Amino acid sequence: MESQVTLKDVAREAGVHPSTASRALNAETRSVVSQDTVERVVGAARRLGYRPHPLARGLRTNKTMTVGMVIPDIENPLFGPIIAGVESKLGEEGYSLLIADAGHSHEYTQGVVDSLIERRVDGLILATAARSDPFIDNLATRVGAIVLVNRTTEGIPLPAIVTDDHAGIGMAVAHLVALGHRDIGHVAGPRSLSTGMGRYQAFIGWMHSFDLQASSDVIEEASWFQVSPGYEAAVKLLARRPDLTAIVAANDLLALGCYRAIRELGKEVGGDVSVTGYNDVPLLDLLHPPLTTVRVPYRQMGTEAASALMARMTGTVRTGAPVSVRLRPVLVARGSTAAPL
Amino acid sequence: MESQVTLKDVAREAGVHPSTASRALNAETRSVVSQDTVERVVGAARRLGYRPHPLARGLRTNKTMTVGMVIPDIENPLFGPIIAGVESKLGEEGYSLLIADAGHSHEYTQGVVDSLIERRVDGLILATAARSDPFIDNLATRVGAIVLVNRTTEGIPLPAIVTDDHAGIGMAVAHLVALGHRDIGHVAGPRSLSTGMGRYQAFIGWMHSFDLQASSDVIEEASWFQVSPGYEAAVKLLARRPDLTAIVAANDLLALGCYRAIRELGKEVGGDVSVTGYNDVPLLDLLHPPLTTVRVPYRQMGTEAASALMARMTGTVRTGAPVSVRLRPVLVARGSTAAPL
DNA sequence: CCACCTCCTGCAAACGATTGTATCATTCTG
DNA sequence: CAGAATGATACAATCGTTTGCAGGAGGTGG
Repeated sequence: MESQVTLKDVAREAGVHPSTASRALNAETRSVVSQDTVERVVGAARRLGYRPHPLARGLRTNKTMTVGMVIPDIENPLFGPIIAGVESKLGEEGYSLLIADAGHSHEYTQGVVDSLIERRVDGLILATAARSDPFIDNLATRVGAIVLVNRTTEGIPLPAIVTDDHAGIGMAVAHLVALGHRDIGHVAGPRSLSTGMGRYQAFIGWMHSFDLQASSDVIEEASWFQVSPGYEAAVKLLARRPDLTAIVAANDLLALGCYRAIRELGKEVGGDVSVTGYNDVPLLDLLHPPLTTVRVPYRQMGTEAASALMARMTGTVRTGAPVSVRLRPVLVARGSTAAPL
Repeated sequence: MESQVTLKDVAREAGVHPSTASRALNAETRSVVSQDTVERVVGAARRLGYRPHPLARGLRTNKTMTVGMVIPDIENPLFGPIIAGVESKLGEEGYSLLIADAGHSHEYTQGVVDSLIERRVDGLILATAARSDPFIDNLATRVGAIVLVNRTTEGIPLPAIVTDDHAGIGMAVAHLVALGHRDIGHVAGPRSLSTGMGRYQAFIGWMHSFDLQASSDVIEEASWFQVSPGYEAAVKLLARRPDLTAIVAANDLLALGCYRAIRELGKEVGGDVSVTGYNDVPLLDLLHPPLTTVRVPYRQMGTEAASALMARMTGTVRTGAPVSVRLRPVLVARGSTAAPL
C-alpha cells in the first residue's frame, strides 16, 4: 500500500546512476564502488526506506529466494516442529518457505509439486517420499536442489535427513528386554515407506541379536501410520499371539491403536502388555499411562534439512554423492512399559 | 532445470507476436483475439509445455499471487486444520501460501511480518491478534488485504473469522447444568486475547442466566493457552474452592492441565470433577477419560478466511465495513463429564 | 467510390532490478 | 611529458510478461 520507493529513487537522492546504487547496496559488488559513494547511497536508501523488489530482482537473477516444502498431511503433529526448524533456518538466510499439503493422495502430490515448480522455487524439501517413488525420481531432473526429510527413497540418491531407525528401535527393544520381556510383538508401519520398512527390519535384527524369536507371527503391518490401522493390526496380532507381553509400535499413533486393542481385551497397558511408540509427538505424555517412546529431534531434522538444501542451492556441494544425515533418537521411558507380570 | 520456454517461443511457434500470444493465453483478453489464432497459440503453448514466469508476470501486474499467513505457534495442533483449509481454498484460485511462525514473541512477529510485506504478498492472514494490538492497527495501512483468524482485535475493524465463543461456552455450561452441576468453575485463557476474554465473559453470562454464582473466586486466569499454565490455574482454583464439581476450561490444553491438578488432589476426572475443553484438537478423544469439548470447525475457519481475503484482494467488497464470520461450534460430549456424585 | 467502423495484430514501453561494457578522470611509469 | 594502467561511474541491454496505442485489412453505408 505504501508509496513504492525504487532503486531509481535512491539513485536520484544520492546523485548517482541506478546501477551504481545497485552495486553500492549489494555486498558482493560493493568493493567496486568508492567508499563515500557507498555511504551516500546507503544513507539515501535508509532515509527513503528502500526495499528491493523481490520480483524484479528474481527475474533478473533467476532466483526466487523461495523454497517449497511438501508435507503428506499437515494435520499430523509430527510436522509442526519440522516446519518450524526449516523455517527458522531458511529465514536466517533470507529464504521464504512455501508450504504445500499433499493431503495423502498421490495424484494431488503431483499437482502440488507442479505448482511449486511453476513458482520457480529454488529448492524443494519433500517429506512425502515412498521407498519406490518414480515421481521423485523424475522430479530430480526438474528442480535444482531437493532434500528429503523424515522418509527416504531407494531410487535416485538424494540427500535425506532421517532418524536412525535401527538405533531407535534398538533402544525400545533393549528397554523391554531389560525389563524382562521375551515375547515381544511389532506393529509395523507400511513397508512401502522407508520408516515402516526400516523399523521393521530393525525390529527383526535386534530381536535376533537378543536371541529372541521374531517370526512373522509376532509382526503385523498396519496399512497407514494412523490410530485406526494401528488398532486393527494390534487386534490381529493379539488374537494370534495372546501370549505377547510387549508390543513395539512403529509410531506413536500406532501405539495409541495398540492401547485401544489391549483395553478391549480387558487387559491393562503397561501392566499386562507394555507398549512403546516412536516419535514422541506432543501431548502423549499426558495419556494414561504415559507413552514410552523414542524421541526424535524433529526441530533439528528441520534445520538440518534446510542446511543441506542451502548447501545444494548455493552449489557448495554440487560435487560428490549426496550426504544424508541420520539423527540419533533417545528413549523416553514412561508408564506404558513395565516388567512383565 | 528444464529448458525455460518463454512466451516468445510460443509466439514464434504459433507465428504471432508475443503480445498476441499473451492476449490469447489470458482469459480476460482472449476475446480480442481471433478464434483460430487463439487455437494456434494455445496449441503451441501446450505443445511446448509453456508455463508463464510468475516473477515476470508479477512484476508487470504488481501482483505476486501469494498470501502470507502468520501463526503464533506452528507446533500447536490447532493450526494444522486451519492452514489446510486456507491452503486448499487459495490453491483453487492460483494463490500460494507463505507461512511464517511468529514463535510466541511479539518482536519476532514484527520481523516476520515485515519480511512477508517485503515479499509483496497480496494479502495477509493473521492468527496472532491480541485484543489491543497497535502493531496490527498500523499494519492495516501497509498491506492491502488483511483477515484475522481465530482471534480478533478491538482496534481497527478488520474482517475476522472466529468461533462463536458465547454459543460454545453456552453449550458447555448447559451440558454441565443438565447433568446436575451447580458449582462450576472456569479456568480462563489470557484475557488479553479475544478468545480468552470472550469465553470468560460468556461463562459469566451463562452462569447468571442459569441463576448460578459466577463470582471471581470460581474463576482463575491462566497466563497462556498451554498445559502447564492450565495446571497452575486449576491448582489455585481448586485450593480456593474445593467444592467445585465441574470446570469449564477455555481451551483443550488448559483442560489437560485441569486433569493433572484434579488427579494430584486424589480425585477422579469425570467422577469427582467434570471437565470441558474447547477446540477439540486431535488425539484428545483418546485420553482417559476422553475429553468433553466444544468442537470448532477449524478447517472451515481456514476456508472462510481464504474466501474473505480473496474478496478483499480482488476488490469485490472494497465497500462497506468488514464482514466478520462467527462459526458455530458443536458440543462433543465424552467421558470427562458426568453427573456429580 | 470514399469515408468510416470494426476486428485483429504488431510495436514498443513499461515493471525494477542486475551486470557486461564503455567512458572518463586520475595517477603512475618510463 | 606521453602513454598506459587503474579506479569509479554511467550507459544500455536484459530478465519475461502485460498493455496502451497505432495501423492494416476488410466490410459497410452513404
